[in-house]
Amino acid sequence: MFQTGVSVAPSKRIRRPIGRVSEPRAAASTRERLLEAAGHVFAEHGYHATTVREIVKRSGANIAAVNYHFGGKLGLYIEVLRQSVRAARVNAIDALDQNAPPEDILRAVIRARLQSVAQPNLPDWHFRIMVHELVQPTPALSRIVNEVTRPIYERLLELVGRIIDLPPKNEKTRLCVNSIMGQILVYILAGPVLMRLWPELEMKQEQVDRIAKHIGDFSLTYLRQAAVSSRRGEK
Amino acid sequence: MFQTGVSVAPSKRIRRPIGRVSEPRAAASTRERLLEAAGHVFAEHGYHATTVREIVKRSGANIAAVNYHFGGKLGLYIEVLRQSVRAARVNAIDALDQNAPPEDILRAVIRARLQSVAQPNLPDWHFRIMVHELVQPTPALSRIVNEVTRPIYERLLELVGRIIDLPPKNEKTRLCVNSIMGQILVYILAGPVLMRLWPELEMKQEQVDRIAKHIGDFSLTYLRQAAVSSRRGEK
DNA sequence: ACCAGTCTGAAACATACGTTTGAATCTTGC
DNA sequence: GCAAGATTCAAACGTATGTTTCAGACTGGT
Repeated sequence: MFQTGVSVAPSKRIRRPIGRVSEPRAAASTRERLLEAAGHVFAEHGYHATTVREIVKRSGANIAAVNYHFGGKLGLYIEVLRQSVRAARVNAIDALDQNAPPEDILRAVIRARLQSVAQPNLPDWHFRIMVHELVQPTPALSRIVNEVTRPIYERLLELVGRIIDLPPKNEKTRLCVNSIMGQILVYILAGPVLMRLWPELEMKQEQVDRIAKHIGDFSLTYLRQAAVSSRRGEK
Repeated sequence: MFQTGVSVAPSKRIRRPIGRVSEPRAAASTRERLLEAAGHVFAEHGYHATTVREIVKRSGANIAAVNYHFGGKLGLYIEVLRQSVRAARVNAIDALDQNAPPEDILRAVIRARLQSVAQPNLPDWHFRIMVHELVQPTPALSRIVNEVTRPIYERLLELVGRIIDLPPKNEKTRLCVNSIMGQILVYILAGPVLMRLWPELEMKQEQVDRIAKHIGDFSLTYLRQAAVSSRRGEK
């Protein structure tokens, strides 16, 4: 019997099963290898620049496998997202100590995001993918924004709002969050160019830590001053 | 007689003329319309996502014209770059008052870059194109980095170095420049996503000015403090 | 008026991509 | 052990893209 997977491309009739609610037995080897390879490639090149042939070559699977297991390139992409979002959510919850000072949390968030540049771990794929989505949106944009970007963004809004003593949706709060995110994004996006402009830059652990510290210092200098201003009742 | 244009793809034999040193007569209409249309499309979608059919449709030219005049898509791309770089250089030189206080110059640079988001003028194409190049490098990457990115980057290094009283190539100076550029890039790159996260955001002139002011404030708050530190002889 | 040389046009070409096909192979329950 | 279903495989398909072709239109000099 065919698996009753979650439909990914409802408008298109698909003869074969797609998606899988839970592994029925032990044999999910090809499927998992595809997800693993696809995560790497999608995170590195983005959706459009990635070819399914590259993914199947990397995973050692046959090219028809992606269609069989996921209904197509887009289905595989969405499944990669789903999985990495889930993985990221679990260790985002217990990693951040909500009782820590807001400034420490912010520094931790910055460092965590930068980490995903140096060592692209599985749970960090979704962030790199989201960043690619910024530049070239895919049909999955709405899903990604709502499931990946928005939670991060609103957590940052709330966090920064707490630091500068303003509501999360205040324009100044938003501008500050954009400034912080921008500083991180440039390292994730601008790899090839930044290397040429700054040849000594190597994303070793030690340097990543220095960059994270800089972004924290750079941002908090303004945020602290903004906190003083808004507590004085200005603007 | 065929024009003796600058060779763009030396490895490939091209039967027809490419490039053009100077317009021989008045009739450069198709060529110029192609450049105009290509500039818009490349700046908006980047090199890879742009199709030559979209360019020729927009310019009203025939699809063979791009190959005839520029030797191919890549040749057209490079020519767009050359032209916009030249245009940008002339009005960058006389626009910036070198005797103004460094802080004012920095604010002017930030505003100028942000402007190119709201109203993509011809001389600003190269900046948007460079930004796309960050994410998905093309064969023209080296040329672009050297001719477009590096001048901007090193001007910023020198400028920021002057503000914080450190050498341009100091690591701290570079980190600050990256922070400033990142804050700008996020608005240029993240259009579709940012709109969803912040629906009220509309890149009207007035809002662009507010954003530019924010980035200036945000950055200068740190830079001023860093200036004090380094004049004290710290790190 | 002619003609070499320049430019334009519609159509075809070659390639790379995502996708589909149908047979072959492997797994599993009985 | 076997049959039915699940999975894999090589090959082909349809489409979109950049490129090329070549015939024709245009242009300026004589």
